[in-house]
Amino acid sequence: MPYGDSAILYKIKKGSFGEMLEVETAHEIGHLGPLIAKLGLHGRLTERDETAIADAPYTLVDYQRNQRIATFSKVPPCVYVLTSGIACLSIIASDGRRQITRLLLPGDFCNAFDAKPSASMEGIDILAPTRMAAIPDAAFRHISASSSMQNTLLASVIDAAASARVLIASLGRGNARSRVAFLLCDLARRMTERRLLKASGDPLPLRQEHIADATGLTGVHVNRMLAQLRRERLLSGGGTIVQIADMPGLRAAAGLKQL
Amino acid sequence: MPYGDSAILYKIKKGSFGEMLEVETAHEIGHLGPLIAKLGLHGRLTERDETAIADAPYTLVDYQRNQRIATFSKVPPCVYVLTSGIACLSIIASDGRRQITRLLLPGDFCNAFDAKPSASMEGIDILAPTRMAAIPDAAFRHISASSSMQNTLLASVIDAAASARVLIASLGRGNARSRVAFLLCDLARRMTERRLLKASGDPLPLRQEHIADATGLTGVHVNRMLAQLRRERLLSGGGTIVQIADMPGLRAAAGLKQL
DNA sequence: CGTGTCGTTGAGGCCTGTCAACCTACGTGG
DNA sequence: CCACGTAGGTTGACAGGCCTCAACGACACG
Repeated sequence: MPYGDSAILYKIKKGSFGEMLEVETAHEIGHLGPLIAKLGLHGRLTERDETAIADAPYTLVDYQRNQRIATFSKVPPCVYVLTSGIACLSIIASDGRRQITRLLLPGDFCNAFDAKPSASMEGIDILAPTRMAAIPDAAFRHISASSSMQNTLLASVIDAAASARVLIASLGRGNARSRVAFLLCDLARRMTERRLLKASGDPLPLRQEHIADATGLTGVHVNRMLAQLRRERLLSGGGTIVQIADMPGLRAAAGLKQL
Repeated sequence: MPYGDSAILYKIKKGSFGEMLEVETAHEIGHLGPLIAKLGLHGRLTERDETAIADAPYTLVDYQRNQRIATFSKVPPCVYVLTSGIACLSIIASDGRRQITRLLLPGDFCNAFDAKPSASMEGIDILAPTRMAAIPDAAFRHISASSSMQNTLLASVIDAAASARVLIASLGRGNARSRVAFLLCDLARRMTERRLLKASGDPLPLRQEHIADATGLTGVHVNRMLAQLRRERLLSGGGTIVQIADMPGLRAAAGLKQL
């Protein structure tokens, strides 16, 4: 391992502790495409910016499902960017239940900008096998020095804050059906923007328990809401598979005028 | 009026339309202190930064209670900073009910960084008589050019996003009592940080209806929760007055481990 | 004194949580 | 091949928290 010790992490729920669940692989090429795709949504990157990202040094780190990451402690310090899989920021309430506050997709930062697990009470949960690129801080400072990158990063954080506030409205004013509909719409939109879904009907990478933790509902009730949305032909698929069958209808079910 | 037309706005709820509810006054000195206080929470401003803010040109605009502002259209374009009073960002759900997504306090931006009413489905509601300083964009660019200001502004937006996610956890996992407790704790903390409350027991500038719209509850149920929290000696005051009597107890009632 | 705003209280119903049981799919080991 | 365990999903019965509707009180203001 090129860089000191690895991330501090522990499995949530019952499961085998002790074994280190992250796997670090050698540097490879071409894993920062999702980051470029994401930043391109929030600002116009120059040719120089894109090549700087593409040429950045990084180390790949793999995480397994159900890990919870409290802090990243790689030496030298690194900026972690999710490159494949799916994770989330979550907060554990005093009754022990988890609230997912944001889904982290390929291209999202895991310990800067989008997320700062050590600074807040949030942790990062891995929802499916996930890979991150760890870019040394010094290299990242070089990437982000240009004014176009500065503006783009600021815009992406402003957008994240605005998205969080729309989610606040969904949780505060929506019933169970509209909360589930909103979550699925929002996830599909974000994944489509980044070319992570080929067609809008592709299955979404979420278990019912994840939907429950993101909407503030219970798994049992999420199951009933999914069954209802399937009866209404807004969703398709069965069992573990959640597919959007009628996006306009689902947006209407989400209950917020726009999105 | 020195600058073209005024803000596009309309009153929410039944009320007298037609009359222009904003009042513009001449430039005065010393109204940007709250902005310096807020930014100082997120980064270390240089002497130059602070004097640049203090010397910035601006026009004061007053707003009355219950106005809803959709867009700011002053010419030339301006950055609006709240200097006194209280406002909020809100989203109107499809059933017509309002969800307050963020309270705007003196020092907060109203059409940049903290809020971008024209870009999202959010609007700004004035909760109490409020005054804003409108700084011409060109002057603001001059203020925010330094790297210390850039870093501070970025940090303040990252903090706003993190705060929004904690609120998501409160709405998603909390019951009515803990949601109300969280809102009051959070508001008191923000106001205390900016020296807007002298003592922690000072009355908070919120009506029960505002608390209801911010917590996603109904006014009737907020009333019952406030009565309960008063019986528990966590709050004091009666009628319109909401005062925190036991901050540690209220934090515990909020139900999130930290904050 | 009329009007409007805001707060307070009571009765009843619905939505969602809780508990429990069962099912399917899948992998493992004998 | 089957027995077994686990994870995830499905369904039913019941309870409780919050909403809804309604009426009333307190207070400010013209």
